[in-house]
Amino acid sequence: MPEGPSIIILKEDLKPFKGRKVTSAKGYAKGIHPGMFEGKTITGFKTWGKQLLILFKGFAVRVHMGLFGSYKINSHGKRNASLHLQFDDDEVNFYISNIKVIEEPLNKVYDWSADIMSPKWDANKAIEKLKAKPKQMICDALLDQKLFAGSGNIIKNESLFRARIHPESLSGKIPDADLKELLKEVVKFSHDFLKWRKKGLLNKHLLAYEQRSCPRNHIPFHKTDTGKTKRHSYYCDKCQVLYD
DNA sequence: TAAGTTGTTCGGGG
DNA sequence: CCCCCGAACAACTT
Repeated sequence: MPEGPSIIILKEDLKPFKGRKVTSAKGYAKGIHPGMFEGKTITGFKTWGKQLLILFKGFAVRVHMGLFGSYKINSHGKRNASLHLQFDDDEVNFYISNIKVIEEPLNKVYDWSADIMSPKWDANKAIEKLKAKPKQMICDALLDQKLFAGSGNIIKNESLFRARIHPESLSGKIPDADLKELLKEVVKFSHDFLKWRKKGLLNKHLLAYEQRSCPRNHIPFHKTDTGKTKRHSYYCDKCQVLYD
């Protein structure tokens, strides 16, 4: 479930729970005592990248679903949840999720301008961060949450393809104009991802991720684990330029 | 059936 | 002390 746009959908799905009181809570997530949520009222929700933040008075609960996480609202699976929140007759369940209580002010913890889905996203700051690590491969940078909070392997592949940049290009060697174009594509694709995903049409719109061949040149994509992150990159030699 | 996966943290070794 | 890399984690689909 977990790239940034999916977490926005989760936040929207949870809207009806704003103002509601947790009547009971349980879950096997490490480092939390679900009992502390009982009797507390949800004051709202936020997201940062791939993290959902459930807001209570005085603290927030961070939910991160990792690679295999999922959630169910007003239904539950067979297995125990990492975190289960009961609200009278309603319930919310997070599975295989990393749960953490945050007591510090969120503005201290999160750089909202790094979140690709946030209205506060700041492309200029991202450029600065990219320039600070000129030898980093762009495929790694696109998975670095400090640079592109919310970006995952789908957004990485799709935005590189759309911007015609080879995943193994080094940040410092990519011309400024192309870098700007890439950042535009990251944000544009991520918002399209959200729109398409809501309609269940995301897969139809993927041009590179898990695709066999380049839709521009009709030649097979390379499917290679790239960079330090060693995650699958799908790319076309012919239209994606390697800057190294 | 075994492999593959929209992710991140931890800890050991160099 | 820092960097790098592999292991660990968790469950579902193909």
